Amino acid sequence: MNKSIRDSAREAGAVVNGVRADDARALRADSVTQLRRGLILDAARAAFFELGLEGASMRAIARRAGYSPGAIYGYFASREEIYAALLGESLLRLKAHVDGAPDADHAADRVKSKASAFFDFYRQNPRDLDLGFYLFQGVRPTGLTRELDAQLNAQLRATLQPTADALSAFGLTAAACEAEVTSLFAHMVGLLVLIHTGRIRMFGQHAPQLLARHLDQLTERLGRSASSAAA
Amino acid sequence: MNKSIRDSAREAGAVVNGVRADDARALRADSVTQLRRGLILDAARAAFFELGLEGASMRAIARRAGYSPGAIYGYFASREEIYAALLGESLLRLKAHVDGAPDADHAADRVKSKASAFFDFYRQNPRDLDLGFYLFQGVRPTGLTRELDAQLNAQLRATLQPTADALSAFGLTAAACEAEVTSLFAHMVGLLVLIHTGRIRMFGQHAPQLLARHLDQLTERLGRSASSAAA
Amino acid sequence: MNKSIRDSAREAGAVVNGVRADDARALRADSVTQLRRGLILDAARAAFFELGLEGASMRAIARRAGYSPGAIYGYFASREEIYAALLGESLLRLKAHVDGAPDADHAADRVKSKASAFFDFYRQNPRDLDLGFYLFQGVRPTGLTRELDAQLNAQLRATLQPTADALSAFGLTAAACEAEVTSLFAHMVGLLVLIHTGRIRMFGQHAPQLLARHLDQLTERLGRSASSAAA
Amino acid sequence: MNKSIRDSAREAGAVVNGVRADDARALRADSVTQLRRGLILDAARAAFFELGLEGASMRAIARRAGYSPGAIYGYFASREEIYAALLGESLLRLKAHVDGAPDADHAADRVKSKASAFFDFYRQNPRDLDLGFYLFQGVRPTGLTRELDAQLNAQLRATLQPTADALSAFGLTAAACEAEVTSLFAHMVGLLVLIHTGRIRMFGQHAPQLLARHLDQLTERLGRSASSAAA
DNA sequence: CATGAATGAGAGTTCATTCAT
DNA sequence: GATGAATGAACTCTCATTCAT
Repeated sequence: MNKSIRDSAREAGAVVNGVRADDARALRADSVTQLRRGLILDAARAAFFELGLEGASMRAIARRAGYSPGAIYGYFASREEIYAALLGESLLRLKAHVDGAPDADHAADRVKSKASAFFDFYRQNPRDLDLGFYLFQGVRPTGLTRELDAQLNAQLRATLQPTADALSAFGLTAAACEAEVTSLFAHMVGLLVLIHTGRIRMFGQHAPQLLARHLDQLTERLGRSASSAAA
Repeated sequence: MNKSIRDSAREAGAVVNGVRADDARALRADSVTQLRRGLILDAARAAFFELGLEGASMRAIARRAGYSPGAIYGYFASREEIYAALLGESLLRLKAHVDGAPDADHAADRVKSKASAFFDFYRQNPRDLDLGFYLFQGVRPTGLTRELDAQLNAQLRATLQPTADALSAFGLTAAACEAEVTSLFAHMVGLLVLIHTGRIRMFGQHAPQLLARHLDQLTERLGRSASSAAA
Repeated sequence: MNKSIRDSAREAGAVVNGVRADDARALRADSVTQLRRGLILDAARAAFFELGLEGASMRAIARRAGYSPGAIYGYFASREEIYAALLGESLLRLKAHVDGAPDADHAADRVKSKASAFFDFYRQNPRDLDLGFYLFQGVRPTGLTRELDAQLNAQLRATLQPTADALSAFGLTAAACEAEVTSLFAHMVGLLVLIHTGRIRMFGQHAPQLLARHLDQLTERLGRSASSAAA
Repeated sequence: MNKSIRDSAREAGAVVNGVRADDARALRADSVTQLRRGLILDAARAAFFELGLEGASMRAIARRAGYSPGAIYGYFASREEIYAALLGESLLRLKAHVDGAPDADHAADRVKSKASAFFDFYRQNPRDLDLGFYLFQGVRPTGLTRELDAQLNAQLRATLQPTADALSAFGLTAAACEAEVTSLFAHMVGLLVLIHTGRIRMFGQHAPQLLARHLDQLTERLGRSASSAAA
């Protein structure tokens, strides 16, 4: 995949023989390209963190990456594509974080573990939250391509799956489970927004505590429902 | 039409009548200025509703106000300041909307009434939500003055007071009450974000239903706590 | 018409009284604006003559006009619009030139007079020919708006009307007359292209002489047809 | 596919057989280079047909040729030079087309046959017309070298020779013949411009018909002159 | 007070051409 | 010879803000 974005329609080179020097070179070039894409993404992240989404222009990104503005287009077709890549990668890290949260035996503990992991990721990485909001920000008519949007949505949904699975252990129907996970997701998003905007201070509250309380109440309620259903 | 509005505004300042000529002039000048600020804000709101936050340029606002671009700066120091004023006015309308919600007898109904009013205002006026997010959005290099920020915060808090009052009727301590209102506020914000960004569709859920459910659970829980405390 | 291109939606100022200072100011401002438009067009023409159509960038035009690039957009909405204005004005001069050609008594002389006037205008003003070709150059998908194109077409056609009128004096049907004027137009265009590109030298010919010969043959033929039709 | 073409082209140079090794190598290198130039020209023509003159970037040409952008510069010094080569080749095809037109017995028919062949080539291959105009177009800052220009002129003139020969059969002097062929050439160029730019529609005329009429009149007139000269 | 022309910086993007590998 | 990453200048166009009038 060392093909530049612009010249990607080229055919693969002819196979020669033996250890295939061509392949080796292609692989090396490939990895170099990937490395540079990574460096540009790092620069983009840095620019975005320093300057905000609006301020992080292609020029700013290029400068930070040590490139001329035009050079970036060899790696990413547009500014949007850079942000999509950044977000995709962010969601990957989020997923890893959630997957890494302990898989407690009891359903209640598992819900708390997984939901808190989701929450904590964004609480501890506020820039990733910015990134996550990028796609949402305002009414965005000219956004990403439809497929890319769908893919990012799917990635986001996947990070909530462990929580959904834990919830379903309470014996919920699929529909009820979806309602609960949506509601919980909304709750966490709201808390994150309050943290992010500093508005939580306005209430003199501590967000993690509020989430913990919310999760307690949620699991308690579900526990009650489950036992009454069993009766 | 715009011109005639401006002209009649000017006429309004023509009435002369008072104790000290200086004060009268100052007052008159003040009120005329306030009136014109108001007209500009109307224009800004219209522009912003039509064109969105990015699209509502100073030119667009000035055109709608019947002013030249430069004239605006006699009333507002910057684009940012206009938006802050708009937000203040938006919060005023929000407050009116919440205050207008029926004051049910039962605490549970009152919580539902007031909280739903808050929620519905933003659900039905997504542009006001945009406005609300605008100043909080991400990393803001050039923000508002500290006082302005505090004032807007206070206004926001005031719109939640009726809900807080209703909650306190369940016999909560002040601290518990604050925690509940914060939690509820976060929940609503989260749902609004999901609506606003279209992400709620991703879960196939209906936001008002989710809120109703949340309010049911909340009031039920508080009711349970209240009766057990009474016992 | 002192309204800038961008803010042209403004209403007219309120009428006051007497000689109407507002109107006077508006008129003066108007004429200043027209003057500046003219200066920009001059600069555009100069840029275009020096650098060719591709090379005459907005920057180049602005520099020559003594403006910053952005300032031009207060007078013309786009690069295309500048060229359209340039072409429109060129066609106006062409029309004046053709209309000013003597109105000979005999049809043959009138054809020669009017057609030669058309031809000579472009022969002596090769830059105007460039301009005329601008709209035609290559396959231009993104060109002028449809209305503008139609208007310029009409202007062009109007410059050929005197020739068409003279031709019709030979007793031609409307259809025959249109065929003759088209054919003659094509002939002149062809000769102009040969002059313009220097290709006429390749044949060692003198274009005005060739046109004169062509007109002689044309009028002679039409004269023969007319007399044989009369017999 | 492009690759394999290139590879087989390389193989073609593998045959070694000759008197002096140096010469053989030089010749071989030469022919291989010519072959590759041809392949690049094919790609350039394809790009240009698909994308137009503006759209056919070096990247697009290189991609179609199976080369990297930089490699092209080993065969052509600039984009301009590619287009010059393309034009030369286009003129070759034009010549073949004209030469292939039937050699009628009567002079009048031969004129019509050869002239129509010229005209039809460009009518049916509008991109070749674009190419033809490209180098002549307006004020050209960076033009061709003098020799190249002369060579292309000669090629163009050669395509008109059959028509000139047919005209001379009417008993014209060399000078008269040259005047007639120039005039006819101009006429056809004019018609082609009108077709090409869609301006012919403005007159509601059909170009081939106009040309046929023009040729009828031309040959009739020459026939008349010839017979009167014979008398 | 109001005008509106003008600035100046900046946006995203394209591309012929170069040159180290 | 060929690569293709990179340059650097260019493109059109937008906009908040300033300032002479």
